[in-house]
Amino acid sequence: MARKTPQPTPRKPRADAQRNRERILELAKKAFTRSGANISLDEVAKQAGVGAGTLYRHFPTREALLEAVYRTEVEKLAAAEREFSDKLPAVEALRAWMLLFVDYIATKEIIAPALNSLVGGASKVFEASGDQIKGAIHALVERAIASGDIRADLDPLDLLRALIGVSNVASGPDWQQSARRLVEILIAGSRPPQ
Amino acid sequence: MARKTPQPTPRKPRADAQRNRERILELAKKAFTRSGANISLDEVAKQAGVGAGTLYRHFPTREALLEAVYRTEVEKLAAAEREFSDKLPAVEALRAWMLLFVDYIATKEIIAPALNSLVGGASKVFEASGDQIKGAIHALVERAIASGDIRADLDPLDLLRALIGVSNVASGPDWQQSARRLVEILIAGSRPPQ
DNA sequence: TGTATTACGGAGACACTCTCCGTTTTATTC
DNA sequence: GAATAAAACGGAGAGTGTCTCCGTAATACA
Repeated sequence: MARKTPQPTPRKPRADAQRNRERILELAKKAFTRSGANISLDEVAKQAGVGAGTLYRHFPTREALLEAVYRTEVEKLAAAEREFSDKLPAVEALRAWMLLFVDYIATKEIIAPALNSLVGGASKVFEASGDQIKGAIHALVERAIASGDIRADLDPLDLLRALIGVSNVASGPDWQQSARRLVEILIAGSRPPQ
Repeated sequence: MARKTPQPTPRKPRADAQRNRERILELAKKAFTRSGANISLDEVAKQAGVGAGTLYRHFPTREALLEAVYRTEVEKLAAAEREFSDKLPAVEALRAWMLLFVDYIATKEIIAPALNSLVGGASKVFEASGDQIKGAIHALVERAIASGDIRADLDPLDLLRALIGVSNVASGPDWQQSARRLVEILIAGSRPPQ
C-alpha cells in the first residue's frame, strides 16, 4: 500500500524542505557559473534566501552540492552515449560524445573550475556521478574496439583523463578549438596499428 | 658601470632576507609534497621558523610561492628539452620529454595538486615559468614537424594541455601507467596522415 | 660606532566553514 | 479548525585560514 515508505513511520516530506533544496540548487548553479567553484557557500545560502544551516543540511559538503548541481548534466551525457551508440558507427559515436563532453564545458553547462576541484582533490563526483561518465566512455570504446576501429588495449579512462585535462586548461579564447583538435588527435592515436 | 643597480642607491641585500627566503622555499616544498598545495601558509611560515609577514613579503600569493618552489624543476625540464633535441631523433625527443614531464609529477618533483590549482585558476605559473615549458614543447614539436613525423598543423599547446590534464587525474595506482599510455596515443595521433 | 635602511614577526582584522540549538513551520490527528 | 509531534529553519558563534600593519630588531655602510 504505502508506496515509498518501507517502515511504519510514513510521513509526507515537508514542502518547504523540497522548495529550499531546489532553490539552493538553482542559485548554486548560477553562482558557480558566475564565480567559479570556490565561491563562499554562506554566500550561496544568502542568495538562495536560506540560512547556512539549511544549505549544509541539504548538502553536507561543497562537493555534494557540486555533484547535485551537475547531476542532471551528467545524466544527459550518459543519455547521449546511448543515443549516439544507437544511431552512429562506432568511431563516429565516440567522436560525437567526446565533442559533446567538450561542448558541455565550453558552454558552461558544466563549469571547468568545478571539474577542476572535483577531479583534482579527493573528490566524489567522479566516483558517484562519475560512474555514469565512465560507463558511457567505456561502452563507446568497447564498441569501437569490437568494430576494429580502435586498438584493443586502449583504456577508456585514458581518453577520459585527457578530456578532463583539457577542460582544466580552459583559458584563452582558443581553448575550445584546442579541445576539438585534441579529440581528433586522441581518436587518431587510438586506431589500431595498420 | 654599475652592474645590477640602475639607480644611485646600491646596497647589498641583507643576508637574513636571503637566508629566510631559501629556508621558506625549502620548507614549503616539503610541506607541499607532504600535504598538497592547499596547506595553510601560516603553517608553512611556522615550520620555516618565520613570521607570516615574512613569508608574505617574499611571496605575496600562494601561487608566487608555488612558482618559486618549482622554478628549479621547470628549468630542468627546459634543459632536458635541449639535451633531448641534441641527442635524439625528433619524435624520440618529443616522446622522451613528454615522459619526463609525466615522471616529474609521478615522483613528486612537481606535485600534481600544485599544477592543479595553478592551471585551473587565474594562475601565473604557466605564464611565467610556463613560458619555459611552452618554449620547450614548442621547439620539440617544431622539429618533429620539420622532420615530417608530426602533422604540420599540430598546436604544441594541445599536447601540453593533455599532459597537464592527465596529471590532474593523478589518482589510483594506475595513473602513471595511464599517463605513459596517453603519451603514446598522443604521439600516434599526431603523425601526419599517411 | 653611529645611523639610515631594510627586514622581521606576530597581533589582529577580515573571511570562510560548519555546527548547534532555540524557534518556526508543516503534516497529521482529533 | 485546533492541538501536537515531527521536521526543518536560521543565524549566532567557534574554529581556522588569509593577509596586513607597524613597532621592533637586524644589517650594511660610512
